Amino acid sequence: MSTIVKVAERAGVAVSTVSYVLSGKRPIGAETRRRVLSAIDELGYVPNASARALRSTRTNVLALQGFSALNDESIGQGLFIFAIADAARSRGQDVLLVPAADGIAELTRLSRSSMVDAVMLMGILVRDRRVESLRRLRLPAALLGHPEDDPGVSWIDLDFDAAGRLSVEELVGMGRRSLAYVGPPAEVFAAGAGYAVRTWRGAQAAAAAAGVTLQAQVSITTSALRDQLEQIFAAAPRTDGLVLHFDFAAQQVLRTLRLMGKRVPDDVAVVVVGGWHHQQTESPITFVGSTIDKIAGGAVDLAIEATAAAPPRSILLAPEVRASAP
Amino acid sequence: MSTIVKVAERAGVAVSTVSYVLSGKRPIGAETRRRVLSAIDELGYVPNASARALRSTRTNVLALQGFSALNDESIGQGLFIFAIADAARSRGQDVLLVPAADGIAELTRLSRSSMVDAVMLMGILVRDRRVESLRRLRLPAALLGHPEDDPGVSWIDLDFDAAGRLSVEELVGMGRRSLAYVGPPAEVFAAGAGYAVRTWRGAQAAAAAAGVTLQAQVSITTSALRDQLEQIFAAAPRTDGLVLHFDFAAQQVLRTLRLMGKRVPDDVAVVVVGGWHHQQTESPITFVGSTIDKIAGGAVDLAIEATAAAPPRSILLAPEVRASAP
DNA sequence: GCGAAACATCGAAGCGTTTCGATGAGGAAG
DNA sequence: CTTCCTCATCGAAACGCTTCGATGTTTCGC
Repeated sequence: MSTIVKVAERAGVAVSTVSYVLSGKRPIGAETRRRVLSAIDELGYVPNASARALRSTRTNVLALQGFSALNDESIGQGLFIFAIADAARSRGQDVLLVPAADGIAELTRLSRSSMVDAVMLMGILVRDRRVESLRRLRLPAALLGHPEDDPGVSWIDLDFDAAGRLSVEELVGMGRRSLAYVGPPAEVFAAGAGYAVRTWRGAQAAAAAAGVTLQAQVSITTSALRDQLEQIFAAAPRTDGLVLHFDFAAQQVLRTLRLMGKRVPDDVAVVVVGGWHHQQTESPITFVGSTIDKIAGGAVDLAIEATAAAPPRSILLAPEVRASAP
Repeated sequence: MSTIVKVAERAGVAVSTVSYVLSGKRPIGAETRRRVLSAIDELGYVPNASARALRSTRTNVLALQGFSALNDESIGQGLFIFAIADAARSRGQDVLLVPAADGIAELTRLSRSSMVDAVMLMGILVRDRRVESLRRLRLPAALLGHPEDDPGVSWIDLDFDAAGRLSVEELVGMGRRSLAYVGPPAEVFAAGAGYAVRTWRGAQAAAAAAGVTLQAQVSITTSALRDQLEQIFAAAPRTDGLVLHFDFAAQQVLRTLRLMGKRVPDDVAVVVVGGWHHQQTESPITFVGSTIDKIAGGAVDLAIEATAAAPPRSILLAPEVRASAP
């Protein structure tokens, strides 16, 4: 491994000069810069991250804690994790992965030992004990999602309440009056995941306001999807609109509905609400929410801010509507 | 942040004594140890990871590169990533996440800057350019999966060839003579992913040896699963055995088969081959392969070994059979 | 009761950076 | 032709730890 000393020797300059060439914090003569850069190049020099972090008290690493592996959820999680890793890289940060099972203890260790500059938490619950600890321990942090009370920590979240409302309003706008709601697995509701609770709440409110029927929410279970959909139509045969939380189930629902002889969107219109991954090109489904990339980018920005001891800030993303193909 | 100096002062000992208490590399008197430990406790001291890494040239961090986000694959990937993170933690290592899109360049940066001690790569192709670079650059590494030629780098992999054979043999053992194969998405084959190619090869070989029919492999596409299964039975109505690569599709396939009026395993026996996640308790399906945790643990062990400049070593896991519930 | 070995602890060097104050060379101003 | 700046570069300290050799103190064998 070559060090800054070797680079300096080779370029015939002082060590500090090399450092300034790299950081640009002081003016350097053109010829000197050239010599230093080519020495760096010839030696394949890469600055030692530990030395740098030790001296500058910044590691440019962010910790990311996943949510506890509720089975069906790890699916969507993978998409988020990579979106966050990409967003971090594009901002010069690296991401250290922390399993959720470790709670706040691991995050504390990482922060206190200066392995990471800040931490990011996914899958925030309406009442989340981790958040309180986070503030008490004064860990620089950003949340993906937000608890009910002001967390005293930066967070970013899709406005799921609005998204829930909007999804119903979309269906109503299409002339649908008899709606049903398919939400995340029951455990997710039971745990109190914000996105689940708020979306359902929003949908209910909008249905009441518009005076349309909204059948009680059914928790999705991939393996029993068909039964669940049957059940919905058994309870209300005239159901002509379906709100579906989470896009990864969208294709399955679509297929199952077709198997049941329902045309989408003619017989039943489907609105998917939440964070979506890819640009859905041709689809009979309407999406209400935001892209995963936007949420991920915001989260990383907040985490970086927190690093600089900035006051907590929150971002509530207004849901967008991506209409179904005609 | 408290440092080792503060701890030493508080305990009334030399800095080096504190260090030795922590590392246990030299004998320390009982009373001294007690004082040091309580000073550490009172101050909430956590050693600075950068300083430690700088001095000892070990970071206890491993890089993990995911595979390029072939859509359907990110699903299984999440499970693997967390399994690896857990395995790493239980061995005192942390995991830095690297998106696959960055190729080998990011891994090189991380290794050369001493941010990580070793790198782990997932989703190795039969001919994988990354592997060659890895060896040329002499990066300590472990692969999850293995290329065709000796990579000159440690790797761990399920013996997918054997697993493919075994899955057919299981079906044959159940008296099935007309088999079909459902494999990973076509892109995965096209890219040359080892697990896809080898499993199919093994299954073919076993079918030939046993003299049973094995219908050409169908690449799974979650959104068109029903069509694909229909197609299989259209081509060979007597099909009575199905080999399915990947467990995350298992429930869907099961459900779809039932929708089609097939009883499992009476009409059609299903064998799932690959790495599985949870202990499948009551299931009409037979699993052939290995648990994700075993693969993850082995990979981390190999990466740690590589850290110590150990000669490359490979682990080919013999597939296990978890028979279907009677 | 003396020398040697074992034990417990200390002090200081060094890991590879960043950053601050100092220094020398030119150039502008008087 | 001095004096004062500015600009480019240098030298050294410091970040927090680990580790090696040195030092003082017991303990043991004979």
